[in-house]
Amino acid sequence: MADGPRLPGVEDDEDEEDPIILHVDADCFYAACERLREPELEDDPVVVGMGYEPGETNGAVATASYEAREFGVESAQAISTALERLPRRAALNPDADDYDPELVESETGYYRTVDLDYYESVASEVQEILHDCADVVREVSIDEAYLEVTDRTAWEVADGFARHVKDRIRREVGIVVSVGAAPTMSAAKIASDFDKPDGLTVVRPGELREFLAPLEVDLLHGVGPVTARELREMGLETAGDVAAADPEPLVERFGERGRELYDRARGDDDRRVEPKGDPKSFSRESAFAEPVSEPEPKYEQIETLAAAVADRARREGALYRTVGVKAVEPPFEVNTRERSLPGPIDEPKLVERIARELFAEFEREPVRKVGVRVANLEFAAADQTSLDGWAGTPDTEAEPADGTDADRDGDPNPEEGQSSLEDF
DNA sequence: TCTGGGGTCCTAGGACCC
DNA sequence: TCTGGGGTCCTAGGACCC
Repeated sequence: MADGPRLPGVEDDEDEEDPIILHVDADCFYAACERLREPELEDDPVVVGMGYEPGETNGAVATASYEAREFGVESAQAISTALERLPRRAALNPDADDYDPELVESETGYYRTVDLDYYESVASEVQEILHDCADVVREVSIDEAYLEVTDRTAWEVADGFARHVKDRIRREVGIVVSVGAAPTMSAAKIASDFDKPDGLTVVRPGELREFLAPLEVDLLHGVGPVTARELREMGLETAGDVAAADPEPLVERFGERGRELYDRARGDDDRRVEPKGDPKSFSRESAFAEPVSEPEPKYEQIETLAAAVADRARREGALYRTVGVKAVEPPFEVNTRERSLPGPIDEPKLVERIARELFAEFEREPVRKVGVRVANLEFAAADQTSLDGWAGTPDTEAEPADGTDADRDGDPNPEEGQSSLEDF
């Protein structure tokens, strides 16, 4: 890479200063938020998830604190497994014969229900600090962001700068984050993960290859269980193996992703930090306690979800042109159906009707989960921040027909699925 | 690891157009 | 009437991420 002295007039070096990119990643963010408002939870195992209340049977762990992980609780784990490994403290009865306070103290944990609204309020405090510390910020998720800080610091003092970001977040919000600094986004991401929790890892341009080389392939972003297994079958265990391999077989096997994999393993990544654009889709889904074969409960869910999705789109000021449904059949077969409309709309009743129609195919099948989605979003017309003075957008020719409104869909006309589209 | 919820991106085949 | 080649859109599925 571009370390070492640099000759004047050498081409390709013009503006090719290695960028300094930070990846900031909160540690066990949901659990940390719960501790923020309940400091008593500080040193005890905390599991944040859904479905652990009596009577509920399915749900999953969203975040487990490090103390909870000691018991084998992991995120995405079935909540029933988590409860087996780490019983819920509040669920034990102090009057029971076998109640042993010391055992309860050492072998149980606190369970809390996901409260996204609260976590988002905490996240926005963190984001404010991040924007203060960087020229460009890309929020990847509620607890993760990339920062472009090339003009704010220098490689020699990058660790001090990263320390400063960490300290501010801890002091001003009370949240612990791990930070990775590197000349590429992909390496910064890996670096933030390198020394978790409370980590700080700086990978300087000249150290990129040697930093990546020993890492297992599945630590590369975009390599999941399937790709990792295939790579191992090809004899590629580490990023260094991939970096040294012939890229052709990788491209043949994985297409464009293969090329990307090869590049990332070698530390080649041209992407610059860019602010996140508008969302591409909104969806809601929900699982039944057990597979449902009768049509009615499923259609009821579909309608509820359709209403929720349409409401979300309206609140966000989005028009949608595609409506889709999802039906998951046991054991875990995911089916999706979607339909695109001639033009963008904002019509909850139509979402509901199309969702019902698309779902009809599964009405008598056993289904464990259903979902509704809208996509092909357009924000232009409803962009809150844009003032008048803009001419109408070019794609408004397909006005939602008024005829689609209200009572029209009151009739449960299962006969003719096509009719609804003719409203356009 | 017996499976929650909300997203993104890629691929591949078919329709359709020129 | 057997048939080239390029481009775009749509749909379904899959891998992956948090």
